[in-house]
Amino acid sequence: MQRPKQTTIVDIASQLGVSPSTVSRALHNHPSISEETKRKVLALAEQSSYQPNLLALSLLNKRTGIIGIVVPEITGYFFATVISGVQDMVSSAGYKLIICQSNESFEEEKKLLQDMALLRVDGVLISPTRDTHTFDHFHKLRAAGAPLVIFDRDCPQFEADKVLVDSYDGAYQAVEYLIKTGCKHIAHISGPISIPTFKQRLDGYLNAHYDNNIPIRSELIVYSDGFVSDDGVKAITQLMNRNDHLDAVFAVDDAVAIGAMRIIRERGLRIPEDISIVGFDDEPYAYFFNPSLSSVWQPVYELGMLSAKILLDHFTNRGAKKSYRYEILKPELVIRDSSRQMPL
Amino acid sequence: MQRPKQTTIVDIASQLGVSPSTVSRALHNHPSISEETKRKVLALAEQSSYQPNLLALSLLNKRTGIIGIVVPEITGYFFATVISGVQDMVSSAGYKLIICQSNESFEEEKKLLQDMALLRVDGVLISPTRDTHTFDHFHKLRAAGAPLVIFDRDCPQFEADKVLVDSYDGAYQAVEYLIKTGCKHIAHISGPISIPTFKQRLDGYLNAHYDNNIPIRSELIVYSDGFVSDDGVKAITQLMNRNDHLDAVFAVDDAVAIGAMRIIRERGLRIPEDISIVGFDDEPYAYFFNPSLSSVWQPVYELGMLSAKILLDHFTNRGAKKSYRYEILKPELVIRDSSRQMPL
DNA sequence: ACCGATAACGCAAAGGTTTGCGCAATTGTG
DNA sequence: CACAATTGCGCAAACCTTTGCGTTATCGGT
Repeated sequence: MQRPKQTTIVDIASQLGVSPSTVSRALHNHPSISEETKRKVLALAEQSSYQPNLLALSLLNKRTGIIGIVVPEITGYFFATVISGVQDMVSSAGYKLIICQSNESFEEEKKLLQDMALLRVDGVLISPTRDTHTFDHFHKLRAAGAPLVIFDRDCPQFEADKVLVDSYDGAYQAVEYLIKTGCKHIAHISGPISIPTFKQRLDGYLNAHYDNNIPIRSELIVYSDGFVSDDGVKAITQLMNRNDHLDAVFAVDDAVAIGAMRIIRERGLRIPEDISIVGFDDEPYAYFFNPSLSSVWQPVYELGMLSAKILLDHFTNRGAKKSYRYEILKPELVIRDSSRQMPL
Repeated sequence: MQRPKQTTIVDIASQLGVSPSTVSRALHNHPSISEETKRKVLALAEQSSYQPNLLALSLLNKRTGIIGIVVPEITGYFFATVISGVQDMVSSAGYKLIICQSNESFEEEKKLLQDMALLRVDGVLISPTRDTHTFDHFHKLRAAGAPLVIFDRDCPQFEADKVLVDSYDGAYQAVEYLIKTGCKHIAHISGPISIPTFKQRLDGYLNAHYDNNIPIRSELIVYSDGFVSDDGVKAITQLMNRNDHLDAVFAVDDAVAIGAMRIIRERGLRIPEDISIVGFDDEPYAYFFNPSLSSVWQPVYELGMLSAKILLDHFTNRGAKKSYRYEILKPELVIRDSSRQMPL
């Protein structure tokens, strides 16, 4: 039932007939310990494979060396890559990372943050769920002394360090490109706009139209409830059944885009001759599609690194009470074969 | 510098003029505490938003309620989905999950397991790196009292609970299918065979040939060092430059498969008329490819759930010293358009 | 030979919680 | 009214480590 007893600092002390504090100091080679004693302690520690108890240390120091990250989902290229960036950054600073997914459930998110507070993590990175519109749980975490940085999905009503990607700009670039290549009836398959990122992509789509004097036809915008390939299938089917003419699709992400592409092909239309397609995220498979998928690339790994860095800065510059940081990373349009080329 | 002080059980005690033990008992409504006192304690605890200190508890109980998982990489559908299954299982049992990636580095893996031991996690799930051939770090973890279950990648020389997928069978099914549909020159793009999973896929490929009396041409087997799309590109290029005739490719995974597909298309060959292709993993995008990619599906989420369940069983049945469990999950071949159809 | 300095080490507290045991007071019983 | 039983609560240990401060002993200097 009980775990096997680990040898502790006092075990060593009693076996050597010295006090625990001597052992502790010997292990950290404190100056005021004789070489003789130091040798004996080190030898016994090695031999009985002593490991310091991190729990006791955390209790003492009031810091655990753990930082937490909460993402809506871990499956999927985007968040997995962000995590990868975060992981690399925090582990190089000697921190451990604990990763949780909220599955887009607000209740889950609250519970997770609660757990993190109980665990006394030193700080947390979070990308909120689509249903996070109240922030008590964030405040509680802060009250517990854990700094908080929000990434990818903004919460305009909550002040904090934030690291975001300029989705508006990415969408704007993509749609403007479509316009410049002669598309006049550009559909948009949007994700749930309760997620700020997706709302921004929609806004980029809209403003690119305004600025280029292309009328917006609301019947060309479909608001999907999700953002996976099946949602793309449903949305494009709906669009095409209406029999409205369309010559381009800007999809909220690559998964949706490839869902749409499949249906378009099945209906015998050519990509990009009949319909141009642009996605978002630039997933690794985008290049290998047939035709290869134009998409908006985001500095995902860097997003993770930067978010982590900002969090870590809280620990080193405890004193500096600067205002919250607000970093916006720039995406880039990657043009491939699923969209018409620019005329010469 | 110091974290803001959390209200503790002794704060409450001193404010109420009772002892800490009384407060503790009141909070767990121990019978021998008067209703009166209980009320007062609960009220003050609520008001000052008391949270028990999990670190102190862990120190006391010698269990943290944390389980760890170590994967070679978190990016990518396979491990992300496994993690998802694990997460769901352990969190429903009240455990927290801490996820780490070894990046296929043995040194990293050792360090991570070391950290987990220090953190006193209650148990760990691990899928070893390609370079894990010695197992001291596993033994140490066990000595520290943390049970261990290995998933997806076998270590034949190390005894432990294991949950694997029968990659051999999946590969055998795939290759036999290719043979049955008339392919006679089936190439295999293998991954690094130091990873048992990939070795098994190779063996499946070989044995399917033997059993069907098809001679094996070693020049049709390419041993890639990695298993992402670019490796597929390199491998297929190498194969095709040799100018050997081939009419099918069995790729070690879907990423490699789509890399190969692209080059095959570029060279003007038709899929599947000229060359059939089958991948492995059945990634979400496989269905949406053009042509849609035949692949071997694995019960990935279930793999995660089962592994976690087996680990959790260690905590409930501490006494039962049964032998190690060895679970093999069955994959299924999913036939799509990238491979020829079965003749009627 | 004595004093002061310094080297080497021990004591105890702190960090937060649980729990067995013991003590006091209150209630009930004979 | 006295004694027993019960109720309500506090003490202190245990979990493990670090660290400020106090203690001892040794050595050199005068």
